[in-house]
Amino acid sequence: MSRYSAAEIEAKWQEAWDKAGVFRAERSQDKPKYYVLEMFPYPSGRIHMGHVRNYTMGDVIARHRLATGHNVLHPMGWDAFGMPAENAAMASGGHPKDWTYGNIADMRGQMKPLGLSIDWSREFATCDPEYYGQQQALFLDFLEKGLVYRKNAVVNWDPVDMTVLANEQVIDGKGWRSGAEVERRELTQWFFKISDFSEELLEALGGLDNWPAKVRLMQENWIGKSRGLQFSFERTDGGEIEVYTTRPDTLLGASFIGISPDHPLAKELAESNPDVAAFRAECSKGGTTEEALEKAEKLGFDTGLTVKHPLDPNWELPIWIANFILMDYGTGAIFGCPAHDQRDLDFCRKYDLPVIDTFFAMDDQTPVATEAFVPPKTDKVKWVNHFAGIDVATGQEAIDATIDYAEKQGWGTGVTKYRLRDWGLSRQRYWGCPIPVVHCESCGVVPEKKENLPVELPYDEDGKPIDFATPGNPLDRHPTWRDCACPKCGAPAKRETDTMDTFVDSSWYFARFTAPRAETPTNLVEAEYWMNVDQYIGGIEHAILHLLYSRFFARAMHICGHLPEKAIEPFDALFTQGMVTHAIYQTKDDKGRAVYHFPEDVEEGEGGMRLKATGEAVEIVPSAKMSKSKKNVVDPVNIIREFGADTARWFVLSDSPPERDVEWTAAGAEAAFKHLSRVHRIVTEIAASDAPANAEADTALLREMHKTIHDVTGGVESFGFNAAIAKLYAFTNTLARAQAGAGAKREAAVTLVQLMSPMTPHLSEDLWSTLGQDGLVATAKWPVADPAMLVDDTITMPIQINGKRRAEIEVPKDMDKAEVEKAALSNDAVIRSLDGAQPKKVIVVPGRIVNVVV
RNA sequence: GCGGACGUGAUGGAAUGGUAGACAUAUCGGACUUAAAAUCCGAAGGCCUAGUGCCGUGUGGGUUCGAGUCCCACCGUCCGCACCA
Repeated sequence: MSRYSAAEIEAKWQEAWDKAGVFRAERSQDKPKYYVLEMFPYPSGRIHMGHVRNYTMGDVIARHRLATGHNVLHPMGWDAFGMPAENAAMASGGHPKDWTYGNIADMRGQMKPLGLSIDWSREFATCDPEYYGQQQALFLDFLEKGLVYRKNAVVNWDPVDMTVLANEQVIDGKGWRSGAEVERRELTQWFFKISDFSEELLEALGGLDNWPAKVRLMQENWIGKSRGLQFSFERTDGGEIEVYTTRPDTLLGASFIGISPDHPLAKELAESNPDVAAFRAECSKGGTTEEALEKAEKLGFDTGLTVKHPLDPNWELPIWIANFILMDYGTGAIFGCPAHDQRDLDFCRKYDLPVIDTFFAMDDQTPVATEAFVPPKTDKVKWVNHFAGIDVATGQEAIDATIDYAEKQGWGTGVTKYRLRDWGLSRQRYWGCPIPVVHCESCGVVPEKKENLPVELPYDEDGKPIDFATPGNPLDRHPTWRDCACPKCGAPAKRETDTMDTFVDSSWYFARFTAPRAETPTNLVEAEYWMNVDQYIGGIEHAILHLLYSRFFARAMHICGHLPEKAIEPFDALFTQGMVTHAIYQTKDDKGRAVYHFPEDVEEGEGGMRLKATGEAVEIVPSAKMSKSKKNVVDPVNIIREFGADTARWFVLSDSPPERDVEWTAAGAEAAFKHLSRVHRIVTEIAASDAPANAEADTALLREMHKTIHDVTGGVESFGFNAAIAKLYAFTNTLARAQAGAGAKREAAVTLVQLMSPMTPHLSEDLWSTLGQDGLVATAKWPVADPAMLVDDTITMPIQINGKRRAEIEVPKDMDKAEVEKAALSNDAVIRSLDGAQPKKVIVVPGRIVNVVV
């Protein structure tokens, strides 16, 4: 096979782009701007196929926009703070900073050969003091505007290592290093007031037309707006307990009051009652994730206290402390209605509490036993007793009616609540952006002065290396960094040693890219010009947190004057791409445990895949997300070395729709390379051809060319990359077989090369030059399809009889409905099935189909 | 547990509610070659009674002239759950 030399071509054209500065983005009023952004990478040290896929998609968009006359901004940076750097320092010595910058250099070196159309002059890492110093300035502005505050919150506490653990470091309720049972512990921490924006963030989702519906829905559910009833139960021993419920219509089925173990009453009782204290301690075991809390066994403790039912003062309900009630949501207290809520029912059965199922009536009502009764959405439920007046109502109407009822009687209020909690940003870790405040004994919490920013992370401890091996935050024990003067009174004070959540770093980097060297967080002129991000691309795993935090940050930055109002929704269009997967190759060791093998250590052998080294048969486990632990990874660097970047780019786009996972296969990569080689050969031959014109074949080829322009352009513009590539395969076949003359073939080849250029920019550039075209294909004007060439003169229409395809007819493209119907009815198959009778109905969809109903 | 998505040949997948399986992989056959590789040409969802026949897009129902596509229920797989990035 004539193998084209990817390595040679790719280096050559990357240099040419560089020299011409084609990807340098500068403000210009001549062209419409277009900002393409892919979620920036964490510098783990190696790029992986997921990066290749993500950045190739963005690159296709960026290059297409460049060719359609846009002023394109396509930047790249590094999400560089985070735990892995500290873990690396802990495991093998070294410094997180050196590790991170070393990784960035490595990854930049691996990424550049991909030939991405990136303006590298805008590159930054979030761990650059120039970046995080501006982030500290943002923090101070937020503080001034009341967008940040301090409160207590629970963290995972490892009682052996005496340190806070990330959720990821809690495995089955135990610390990852110590193996000790994790406890929940309260700490005072900094919070962003994102909950102030709940309604706005929810409301504005409606305007995000170019976001996937599923992401909007997930954010909507995450914000979790609900309307419910808030009221107080009077305690029989005095005092009251305030509850919030979204199901006030079930109040007559209440059989207990449940309060959170963190509820003030529970805490108060614990002080005098050791059993309550013990129960609270029991509840504090395990991690803090909602998943862990929800899945934990439901535990209850009877306080012995009671309350009066608001609708019947003689009706007393017991107060229980229950581990499944969150202090963070509502009032931290609920009433339990076992007849209507499965969790409450399970709880009541476990602790032998009454189940009341006589306050509603259904036609076919059966007593509640082990399954709670959830009224079907469409069915009418009849409420009885006090709510009898509400009468027949569907779910939401009943809820609204009972809220009205309570408000009229004056014992409750309709309240709107949100599930969204404030965003805790404090992290008890070294490798993050220091929170720029100082704790002073006399002045309290004092913001650092802006002129003292950045509050820079200390690299060492006064000349000695920082000890990262000891668990906990080294900043806490740093001898001099921690001690400072109070910015207000000058007295000795202590710096805040918590650093910021890395989500903060990634919540505004898109804005910083518009003016990466500005002396303030942003430059309003640049932000006004470049914002918003026209197309944002990244993984679905960021559907909620990163995107919601960024939306909040954009609003907060606008309030502080760092972004124009139009940028409060920073991402005009969002696309969430799927993962790159690979089959897992495994054998078993002598204890029957799985042993994983890298794809390059396995080869096709007798009866299946075998280990290259030993010839041992290998079991193939179906495709899963590429991960080092399963060794089912393919290093893009090796693929680029073997086939070139264009092959890698072509393959990750070709085999699956971009929102879905794509399985990397050696055969697929090989096939992609073969195809690119074929295009190289075909086009090179055409460039040298002088075949005479052939009117009929020329027209047929050019028609196909215009259809291809139309379909590929549509595919590129709507993230139908795989379909666009399929069309390019088909057109390549057409071109290879066409009997057309050299002129038409050259025109078609130029177009093919150009349509391929966003995906395979180097090969296209090379063939563009082979075909004698001027300039760079990267900056050449994108071809436009001629509408007149898109429609054939005659079309084939299938004829259905009763919805089943039975025949087809050839008709002129413009034939009107009546004539098509006539033609269809004179078709043999139709005449046969009509058997002399009149059709009941004939449906003609012009240009599509005819359906005869007999 | 809660929230969200996905499910089509051997495989990846295509299909504004309108001819299901485009395009590609793997497979098989042919051409070229001393041979192989490469390349080119072609076949191919399943079933049978071989008819322009029947069945067929996870399962079961529904809406429609017409459903892979819309609705309901179920099964399976995957993602997120607030300190992983």
